[in-house]
Amino acid sequence: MTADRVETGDQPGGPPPRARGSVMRDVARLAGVSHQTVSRVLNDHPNVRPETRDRVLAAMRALNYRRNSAARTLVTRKSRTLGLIAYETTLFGPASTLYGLEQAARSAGYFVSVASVRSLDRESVLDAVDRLCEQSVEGIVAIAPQSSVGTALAQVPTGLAVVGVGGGGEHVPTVCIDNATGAAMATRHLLALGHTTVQHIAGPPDWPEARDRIDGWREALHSAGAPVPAPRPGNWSARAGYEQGRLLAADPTVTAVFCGNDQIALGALRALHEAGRRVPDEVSVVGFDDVPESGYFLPPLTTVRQDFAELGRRSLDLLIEQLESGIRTDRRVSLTPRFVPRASSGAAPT
Amino acid sequence: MTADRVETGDQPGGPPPRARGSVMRDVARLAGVSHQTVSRVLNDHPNVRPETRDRVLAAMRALNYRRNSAARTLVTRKSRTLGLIAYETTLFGPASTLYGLEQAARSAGYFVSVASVRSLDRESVLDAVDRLCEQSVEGIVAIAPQSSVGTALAQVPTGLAVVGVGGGGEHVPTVCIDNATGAAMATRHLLALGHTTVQHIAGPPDWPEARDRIDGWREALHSAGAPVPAPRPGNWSARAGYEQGRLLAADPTVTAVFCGNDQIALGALRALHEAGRRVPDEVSVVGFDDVPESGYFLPPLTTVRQDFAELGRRSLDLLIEQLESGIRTDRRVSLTPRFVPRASSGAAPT
DNA sequence: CCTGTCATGGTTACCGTTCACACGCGTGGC
DNA sequence: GCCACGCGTGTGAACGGTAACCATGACAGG
Repeated sequence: MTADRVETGDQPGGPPPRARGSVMRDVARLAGVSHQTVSRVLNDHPNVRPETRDRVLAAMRALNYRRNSAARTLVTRKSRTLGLIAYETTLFGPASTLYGLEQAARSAGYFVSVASVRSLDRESVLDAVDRLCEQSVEGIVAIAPQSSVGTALAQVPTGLAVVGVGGGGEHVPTVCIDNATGAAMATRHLLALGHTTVQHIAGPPDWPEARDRIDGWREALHSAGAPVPAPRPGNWSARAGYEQGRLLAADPTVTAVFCGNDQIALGALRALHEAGRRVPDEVSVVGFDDVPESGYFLPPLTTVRQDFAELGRRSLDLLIEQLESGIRTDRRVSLTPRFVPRASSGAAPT
Repeated sequence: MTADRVETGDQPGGPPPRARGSVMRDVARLAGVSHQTVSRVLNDHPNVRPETRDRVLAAMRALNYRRNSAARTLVTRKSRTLGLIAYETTLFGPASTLYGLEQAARSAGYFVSVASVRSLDRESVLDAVDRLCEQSVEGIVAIAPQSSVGTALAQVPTGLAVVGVGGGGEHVPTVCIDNATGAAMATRHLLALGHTTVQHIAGPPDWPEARDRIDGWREALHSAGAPVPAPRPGNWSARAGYEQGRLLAADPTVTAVFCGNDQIALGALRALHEAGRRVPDEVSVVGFDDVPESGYFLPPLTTVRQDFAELGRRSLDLLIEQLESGIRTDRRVSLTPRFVPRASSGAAPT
């Protein structure tokens, strides 16, 4: 009955949309085999005669069969779906990571289901985890690298693989950029240009990334014997960079500023410009991230590049590693960022 | 057997992670009812005595039961999952739309599964559709507003709701920003400032958004009786803005530039700056999008704001409307953008 | 007292896969 | 000639829900 719904018309006017609702039995009937054989073909089992396989494949094509993943999930208890907890995905970094992850997941044969959270309190995160669990995801990647998330994630049902992206969790496998090293690169670059010290406008204090960058900056200053000013508190926005930048611009001893990210740097750049302090002649500015626009700031921004897409790919690797081994590691993968010199940093004024 | 896996320990050291694997039967057994009654409670059916309902709820809590959505999907043939075809999600616009959509979907009780595509050729889009179909999504939202996508989407299986976001498709319900109006706003603003005409650095020609903005710009010039120069071809990047900006900067008659988006404007700003043409004194620049950083460009960018999150929400509305009515509309929802004047535009030089 | 209706809850079939197992058949070793 | 074995294939039972249908008891109306 259902089988004759074939009619994948080659008639003009465009083929009709593929028919919903052909199932294994239909394919089996058309190919003259049992549903089990169809299943075998589908799952690349050995012990199917090539000729039979071809017949089945032809039938599948004719009926435009696609397998019902719900049924499959039900019996195998594997959904081939990954959950993604996303925070602030409108930012370039998280958005890119999401992209990298999805691409990687796709080629590994996984689907990705997202749950964005509006805030990172325990409540929201646990709620997101719940939603994902209900879809019986096999693993969860959290692009939400706040410390609080780490602890929330540790609570996730056993048998569920978890990976954090970014500075995050204590007891959760994590993949992150080596923020401290990146920050140190930027700082050393500025010191090498003759600046006696480097100011830092930091990201939000509850982001481990921000803290690690502070650490790297501080350490670089310290080991060069340079004075260590207090880091300026901020968040990831241009506005924060602007506000802190105004304060820094008013201080004539300031000649070098390392910013927690490129947006902050943009704000700082504007503040310096408004205060009449030329960049890089009077003040050098370095950012972090290397967003696509930073090469077009005024002046083009010296920064530290993170490979966000790679971050996504690696987090998938880590997840799959757990899925396959069945054990929850607490490995930490760290990616080294790359320093990108441009025009916003220069020799210290004499 | 399974029921005594309760032990959702209140013991110190943190409760053990919720137990996987309690199913309806377990709950039913514990509550002393049949699994059907549990189902009724779960689905808010009437005709369950309050006392029974409470017993069931208590049992569910005790066992930390969560229903298996695969089983549910299998029998109801409704997955409560939406598919999202995403393109260039690292850009601010698409990323924000994704966010808006996900939030809306969540509160409407839907899950969101994403399929990002690397390119928008028919092949890739159809492949993404396939992947989503396999997950038996109930509807698809395509944040991938190229013309080609529209036609590909029209091919989607019947019985599957589809919505395009952005300029896109012919025969597909669409929600978009009124790009022509936005472009006209920007253009009229510049004309009102006394500029004799307005140049336009456009987005990629295969994006309907870009075309609509060209149309709006052209129409505004035309109806004001201003000369209509050829639009400069570009893409959405700062680089394109920079390259076209250099050409424009070399032409002393150019006093006003309307850019296809804020990134382009950023590039143009830099090109003008390098050429020594002051903004806004000598040349006015207007962007489109109002990305969070544009208020911190040098100078702060006059632009046109799109409410991307609203775009996401509306596309969900449209999808749900189709899902509930069961008919595929080809309604087109158009959102009016908002003009945001800042410092990059000013009176024409005399 | 019989019947109809309503509230409540149980029975059972079914959704579309996969898995465990059985089956028939050719082949090779003894 | 018998048995074991591998190959290719079919059969039936899960998986965990929901929906349609049935059973029971209480209660009202005739």
